[in-house]
Amino acid sequence: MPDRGEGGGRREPTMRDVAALAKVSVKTVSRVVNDLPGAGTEVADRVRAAARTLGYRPDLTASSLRRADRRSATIGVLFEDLSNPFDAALLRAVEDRARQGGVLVLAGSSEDDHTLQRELLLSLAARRVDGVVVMAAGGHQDALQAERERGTPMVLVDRPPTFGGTDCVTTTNRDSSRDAVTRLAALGHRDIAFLGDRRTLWTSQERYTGYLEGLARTGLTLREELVHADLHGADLAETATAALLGLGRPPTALFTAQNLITVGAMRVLRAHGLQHRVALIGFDDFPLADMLDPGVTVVRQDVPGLGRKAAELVFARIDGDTSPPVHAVVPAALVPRGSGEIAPPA
Amino acid sequence: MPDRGEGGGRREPTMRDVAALAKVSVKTVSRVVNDLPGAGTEVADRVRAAARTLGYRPDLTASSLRRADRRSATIGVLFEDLSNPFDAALLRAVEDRARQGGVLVLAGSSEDDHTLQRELLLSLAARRVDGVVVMAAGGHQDALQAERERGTPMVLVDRPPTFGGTDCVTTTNRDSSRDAVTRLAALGHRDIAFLGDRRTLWTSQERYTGYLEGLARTGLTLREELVHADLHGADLAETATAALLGLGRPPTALFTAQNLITVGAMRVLRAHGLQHRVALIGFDDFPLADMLDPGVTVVRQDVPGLGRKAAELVFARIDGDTSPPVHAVVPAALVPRGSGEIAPPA
DNA sequence: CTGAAAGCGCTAACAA
DNA sequence: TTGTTAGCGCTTTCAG
Repeated sequence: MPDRGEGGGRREPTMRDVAALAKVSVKTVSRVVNDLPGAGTEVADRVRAAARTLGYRPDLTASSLRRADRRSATIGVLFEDLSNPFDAALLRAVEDRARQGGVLVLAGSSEDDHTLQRELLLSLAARRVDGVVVMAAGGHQDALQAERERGTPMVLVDRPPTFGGTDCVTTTNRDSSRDAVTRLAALGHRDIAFLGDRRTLWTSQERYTGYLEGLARTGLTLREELVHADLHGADLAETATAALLGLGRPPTALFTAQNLITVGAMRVLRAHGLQHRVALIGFDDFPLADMLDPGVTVVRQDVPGLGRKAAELVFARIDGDTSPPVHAVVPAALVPRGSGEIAPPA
Repeated sequence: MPDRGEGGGRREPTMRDVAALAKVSVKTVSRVVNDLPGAGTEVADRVRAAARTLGYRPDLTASSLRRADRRSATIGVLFEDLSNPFDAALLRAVEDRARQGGVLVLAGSSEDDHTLQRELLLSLAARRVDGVVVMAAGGHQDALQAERERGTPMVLVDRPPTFGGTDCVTTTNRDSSRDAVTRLAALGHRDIAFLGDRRTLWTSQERYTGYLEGLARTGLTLREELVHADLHGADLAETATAALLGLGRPPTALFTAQNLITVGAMRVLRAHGLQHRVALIGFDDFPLADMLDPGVTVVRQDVPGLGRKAAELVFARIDGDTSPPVHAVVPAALVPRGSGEIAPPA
């Protein structure tokens, strides 16, 4: 690499350069490049040749600036943490759908933090994305609402909006939780603990409500000391599980309402040698859940389904769909693997 | 949402609108918005007020089009599969570093496919990204080389370029593999199998070479029938493992050179009830590897470290660093958890 | 300290 | 079928 190393002076060739070389007007080049009608077969070839020799590549940002629709062919995706398997799978599903339309994805992690989410949203807006798919941070959604009210096509995923006029896609949090608890009760469990994530998260609330419904349906009484909420991260989940096991009348079954919590609880059960004696059902599947001993029974969300649906909705809105906002619900399914099928001690 | 639903007619306010309202020139608005010197305190306040009342937001694409540096404050990331935990963690690390500079990330999955990788690269180029971080698809790298030679700042991660003049960041594939095999040999294993990913991948080749070095160092002879390559996906890994176990003289230890392969092999060992009798060391850590029985001994890459380094390099190049290209190597570490510490049968 | 004119690369709207 | 003029929203250059 002698001389022309680090991209020093070279300038990207423009339509003008191509036009000059092909001895036509810029507009003609534009026509050929976008294969629009009015393309003289002869001239078109000349233009294409010129473009090739110069290494011309269209500038989408410039074209989008001038075009009538002003589309950037780019959408924004704002999830909590792109390194979380759930978020990653969701991103992938959205990306796949986007690619079909030649759309690229600007991705960011909001860390479940308002301020950060707002800043990222502004960053996306500054780049004039055509729409956004968002996992709303817990608490208020002022920034999301403001953005939406400016007209930005928006789909919330995993958690619904607290404001109107916006599409969203969620799973059957409440019903699946209720079914899980009902299932444990049917095995004879009467002391079923609940371990949940931050209360500010809608999904946590729903899953807790489902837990209560499950108890109510099966005639069980709520024991407050069996409920632990605000367990963000595996560490807190472990502490809570240990506390539960230390009770005078410990639970014989656990319902863990998020995948990191499930893992934390499982870890503690194993440490106490109780993994085959205390039943466990978790919300959210996770890799290798089937390889543990016992296999971990979980409520599995249809993550690709969620992502696909969210993408479809946002692209429909971008394409001008003005039908009333929808709340799509993608069903989750219980996957029995052993841990949820443990009966209580006689 | 009565009337102003779907963002129907409203136009984003521009600098001109702000200028008109504040009764100043567009240039003055530009100065205030970018807080450049020459901002009259009085006038600045008027401008800011006008901007707020109109809900003005700068258009980065327009500004970047005109500005001298032509930066889009956006980089591209092209990995194999964004839903793979390794890729996801890498993306997150790059994203974190990018955010510090107000840079956003356009992310895509290349599926380890040349054509797709080339198309995505062109898509990124059309949006005039400032640089790219790429996990090169196996085989030739023509598209990457072409892009690089146009001057696009580029860093390859996980796999090095087959062409010159380009930075890259990889891990200690060969050395760590050699150490893993050496470790198994030290326990007394003489029949150590190798299960590897696609041969076209540089990492596969390196890890295989490390395996050979390990054998050579410890005076073991290579048994060809213990080597299985081109195992892409867990299914192929399972078939290969089953085949190995069916040999007249089966291996007493396995070295699995990629995380999906490790999981597949582990699955088959369990199915045969051999997980405590056949030793196993895998390359790449994976979630819950410590919770399996036995815990899975792995070579763990420093994924955040790889991502951080890659991001640092690409931003340095974007900022004009013209020092010679570097190949940064981030060390991996062996994490003993049990499966790699199983001795051969007496 | 402020502004007018020009133009980034491209496309819309109209001619020729 | 082709070209000309204007201008997307912003920054540059240069003049007040």
